[in-house]
Amino acid sequence: MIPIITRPRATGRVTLADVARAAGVSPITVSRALRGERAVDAALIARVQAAVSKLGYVPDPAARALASRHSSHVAVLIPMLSNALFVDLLEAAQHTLRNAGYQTLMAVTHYDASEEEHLLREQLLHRPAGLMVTGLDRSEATRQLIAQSGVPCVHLMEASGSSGVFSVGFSQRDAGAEMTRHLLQKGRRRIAFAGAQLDSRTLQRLDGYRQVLQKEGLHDGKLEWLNPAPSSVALGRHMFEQIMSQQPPVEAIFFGNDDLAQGALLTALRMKIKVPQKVAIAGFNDLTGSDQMLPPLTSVRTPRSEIGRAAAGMLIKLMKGEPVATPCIDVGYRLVVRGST
Amino acid sequence: MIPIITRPRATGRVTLADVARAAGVSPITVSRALRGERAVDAALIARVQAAVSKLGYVPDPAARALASRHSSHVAVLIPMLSNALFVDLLEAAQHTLRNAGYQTLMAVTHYDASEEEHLLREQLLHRPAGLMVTGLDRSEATRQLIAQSGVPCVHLMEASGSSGVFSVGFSQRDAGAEMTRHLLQKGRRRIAFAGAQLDSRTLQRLDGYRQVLQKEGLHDGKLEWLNPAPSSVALGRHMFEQIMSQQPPVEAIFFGNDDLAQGALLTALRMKIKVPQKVAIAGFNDLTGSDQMLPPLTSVRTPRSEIGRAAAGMLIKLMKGEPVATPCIDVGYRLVVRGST
DNA sequence: AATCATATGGATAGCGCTATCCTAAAACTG
DNA sequence: CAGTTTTAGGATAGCGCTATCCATATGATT
Repeated sequence: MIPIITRPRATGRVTLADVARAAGVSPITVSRALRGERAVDAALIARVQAAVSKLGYVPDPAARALASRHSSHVAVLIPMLSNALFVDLLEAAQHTLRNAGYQTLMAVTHYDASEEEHLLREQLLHRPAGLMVTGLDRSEATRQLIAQSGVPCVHLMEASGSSGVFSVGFSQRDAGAEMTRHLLQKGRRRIAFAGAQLDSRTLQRLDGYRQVLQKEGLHDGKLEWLNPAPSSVALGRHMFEQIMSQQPPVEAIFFGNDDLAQGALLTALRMKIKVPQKVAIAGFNDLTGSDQMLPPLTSVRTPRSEIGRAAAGMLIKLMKGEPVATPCIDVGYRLVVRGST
Repeated sequence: MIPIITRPRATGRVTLADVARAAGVSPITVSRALRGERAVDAALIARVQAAVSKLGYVPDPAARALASRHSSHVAVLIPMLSNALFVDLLEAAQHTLRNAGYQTLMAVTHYDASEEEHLLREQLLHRPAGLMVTGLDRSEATRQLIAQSGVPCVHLMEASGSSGVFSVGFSQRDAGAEMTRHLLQKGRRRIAFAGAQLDSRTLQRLDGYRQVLQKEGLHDGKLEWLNPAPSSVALGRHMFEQIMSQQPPVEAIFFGNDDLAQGALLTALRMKIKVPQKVAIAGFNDLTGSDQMLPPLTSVRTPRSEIGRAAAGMLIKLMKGEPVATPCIDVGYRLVVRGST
């Protein structure tokens, strides 16, 4: 049987072949014209474009993925959605990626290294075009998985000097140090650090805090309060109550995340402890509502939307095989001093 | 040329054909054995399973999608990630879907009907196996798009009686009415409603509020404060200041979302307005931190994780073509009375 | 003028899987 | 027990696109 020339597709979908027919060129030329993958005569491109819009053609992502062995998916691994920080990061990244034609596949690791590995394996089966992961600290197995997959990967939230690693973030250690210096400058000596979750970024902030206090001879391990539970307003209250019962009293508390500090501020109000007179309170990340607290919370504004955007931009370049100017973008941070210190 | 029998795949991937060869059956039998799509002899299934685990075979989602014309993706459209409500919803749904082998594609509509339509169009190109959308209120075009696509769809957050629509949620109107009744019961007469965003769920709560007050002859349009801006702590402060400057003074304020109410409580503290003595304050959704406020916030606990789970479960059944017992699941809500009322 | 490099279009052959139809054997009918 | 229905395996033919090789035309080079 000789096949009928213009057999309509069984699925009813407008295919690349339909466009090719309408434009009077071969399918591969349409493919190339649309992807800009190889030089195509300007006149042909115009004809193809015309046929595309006339027929309302849209490429099938599944067919593309199968033929090219790359999907248009970008897998984004973040630790947690309950921290607004990562929500902002994700939204900014997703927006940028979508404009470039990529789909975002979000996965939540719950700060668990083995869950991260598991999720990553799963995602790699979908042949993502790119990868975004949070932080630089991960299991060796996961690291190898990323390297072996050959999928371009950008690391979020930390700025890494090491070569071959693409990252967008800032120095958590420096930010921790700067906040500690701010508290010193305000005349505080007994400065506590209260961290939850104990992920690597919190520990780096702690490190910055330690370095500054050690240099001043003011460091004291008893002033470090670390709780592996997830950061929350309720935990902040609990930690604040604990810390305030300590003798001699602390003069300032640097919380590893704003929600902890918010919990502390509310508890101080409840306990009628004057902030910052009796104890100064500082947070980290400048989450929504921190400026509305009583007193408004001193914090470190972390440019998470900018990180998301910049990381997505970098990843897009990597996925397209374009050169990346700086593999490590440091977007910095900004100390926001308000009434609580 | 006679093709070589065991030609290794160019891509290095272990394919279904490899498994078929190892198990001594045809590829289609492997496909069927793995999907359970048709009766296959138990002995063959065992042989296939053995070959699968020996070779470490994993199906290629892109090839599956192309051949079956259905991806394993579920598109989830939510209005906003900055409201913790939707984050909880999303996480619960994603978890359930992942366990059933589906990938979640999240898209944020920003409460914009045309953006929702646009995103939906985009998602449908990816031939999702299922759809989850927030609420029942959408443009006619979007509604038709969903219907015509033939993709199973579950509606979140509202319980609908209308047939042919699958939904998991609760009656926003009843919840709004119940909170209003609670405030009445506390002896309040001049009860204000303060809503932001003005999405359909907020308006339904407002409707419940109106119905109750009208029945008591206490309804007054001047007591309704509606602001189309997104809900936030800062906006709550602003609205509270406005409302409190009104004469005669209101005796209670029912905020459409907890972050507004939190902003109001903080502002009351700042302005030294006693809550609930001078004015009672109530919220909605019982977001994290509301129980930590000063005084703790009275709110309506909405079982969003449960909604996410139940909706995902329902969608899984629909995608598999299994019958669904109840097309409309009402998970209810719970009034949580705390110190602020 | 012969040689080579570059640019641009097309033919061919899959990517890895499933829908669909077909066949043969087994399990029912009355 | 012949005739019908059901069950379970397989052959075939794509799904819609792109990688790869090939062919031709054009310009650059000696």
